[in-house]
Amino acid sequence: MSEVAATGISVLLVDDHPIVRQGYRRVLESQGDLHVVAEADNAADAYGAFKAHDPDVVVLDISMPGASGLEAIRNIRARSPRARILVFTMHNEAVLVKAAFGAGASGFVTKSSEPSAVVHAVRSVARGERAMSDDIAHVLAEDSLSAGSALDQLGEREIEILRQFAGGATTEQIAAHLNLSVKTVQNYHYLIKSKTGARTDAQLVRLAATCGLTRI
Amino acid sequence: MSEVAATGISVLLVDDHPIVRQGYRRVLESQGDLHVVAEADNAADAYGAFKAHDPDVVVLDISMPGASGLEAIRNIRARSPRARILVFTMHNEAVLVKAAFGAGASGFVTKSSEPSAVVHAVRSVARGERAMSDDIAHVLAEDSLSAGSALDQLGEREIEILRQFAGGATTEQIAAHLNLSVKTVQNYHYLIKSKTGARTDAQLVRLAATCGLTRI
DNA sequence: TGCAGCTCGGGCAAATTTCCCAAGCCGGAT
DNA sequence: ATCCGGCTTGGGAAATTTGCCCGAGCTGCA
Repeated sequence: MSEVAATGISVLLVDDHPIVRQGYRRVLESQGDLHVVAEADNAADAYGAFKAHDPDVVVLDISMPGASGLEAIRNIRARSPRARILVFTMHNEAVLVKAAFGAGASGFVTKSSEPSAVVHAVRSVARGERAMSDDIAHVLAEDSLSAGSALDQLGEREIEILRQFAGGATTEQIAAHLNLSVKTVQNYHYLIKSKTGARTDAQLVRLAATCGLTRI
Repeated sequence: MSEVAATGISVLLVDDHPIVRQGYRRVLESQGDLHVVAEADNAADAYGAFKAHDPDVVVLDISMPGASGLEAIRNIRARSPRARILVFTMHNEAVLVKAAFGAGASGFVTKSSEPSAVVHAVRSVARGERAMSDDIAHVLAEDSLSAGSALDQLGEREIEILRQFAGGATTEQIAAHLNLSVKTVQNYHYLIKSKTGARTDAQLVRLAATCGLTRI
């Protein structure tokens, strides 16, 4: 375990964008005590890389193609409950944050955070503490006071499908990405509209956008 | 006026995520000949930074809060037609690519690209060439086979229908509001998708939003 | 005069949406 | 242990929409 513990913190980077990984790596390694020991570009590879390198901290983006990042979190935590996972994504929707912590994440930092905040979060998580960026704390605080957004009624699969749909993906693409039948995706599509009260696809996209699920 | 032209290429980074900017900066500067002379985290600041530093290349993400990145492109190009702008985003929809080039971008690279491809694109754009990543070339090629253009090729009626549709109106509501048959509205709907190249209603909404036709 | 493009809608096969239903799974309550 | 409820996954079938064909009336313009 953590063979570099005496000299620093080992990190596994999981993000589907190569240049983004490259950037994180450079930012983290410039700190001196943080070492990126492995990278993965999808949820499926994440656990293999985790097992092979046993990093102190996993830094991962939950918006990836294929199995959702939430699944990757559960996957890793189920087999290695000691794993420390720091979610690092552009999304700041309360439902996603709660889902991530519920899945076993130790921290949640948005890409809007200052690099120093991210580095700080990595160290906090490595120490076994819970960490989140200021904007996430704010979102969670707001959320706990409010009656809840329309997206709160959605399960995580529904959230994932809505995200991809609002991002412009076709039903077939979503089905292929998530390994579901087209029929299932269609049913989710209908279910999401029912739950949120959206009458048209356009309203669904607007809802997803206003809730921060997707950016336009 | 590119005062560093003899020694390298000056770059202005525009992205709303600080750590992502930090990462890009490090990746680009590790090349030796690329120098990030300024950063901006929103479209509004982008032109100010451009004017102040007159970079050889602007690398910007078009998915930002507030004014759209497309607006920033038009803004910069309108006042400095010599500007070279490389769009760097996670989106790979043909409509967005065409809108970006239509707005005056010189290049379009997705975040799925290898870092080397991004660096190469920056150099190409600096030389005044057009650049795009392989996946973008692919979606454009696909798109050109099925015809399709940008938003400004739409007629007045089509624009009006698109606006109402993207605003969340149902087909019946649009028909009633414009005193048209449902069938006619459906035909316009199809026609708009054909002309813009949008494959999905969601893509249509995104297009309308990025072009300022509707606000979300 | 003629062509081109917008506007408006019909037609019809193919696809999707809209619901309803069921089965497996899991967590929590009894 | 058992039941209940919710999530996930899909089948089925009717209703609706889509995709793409078409024609007709209108304009502007060359």
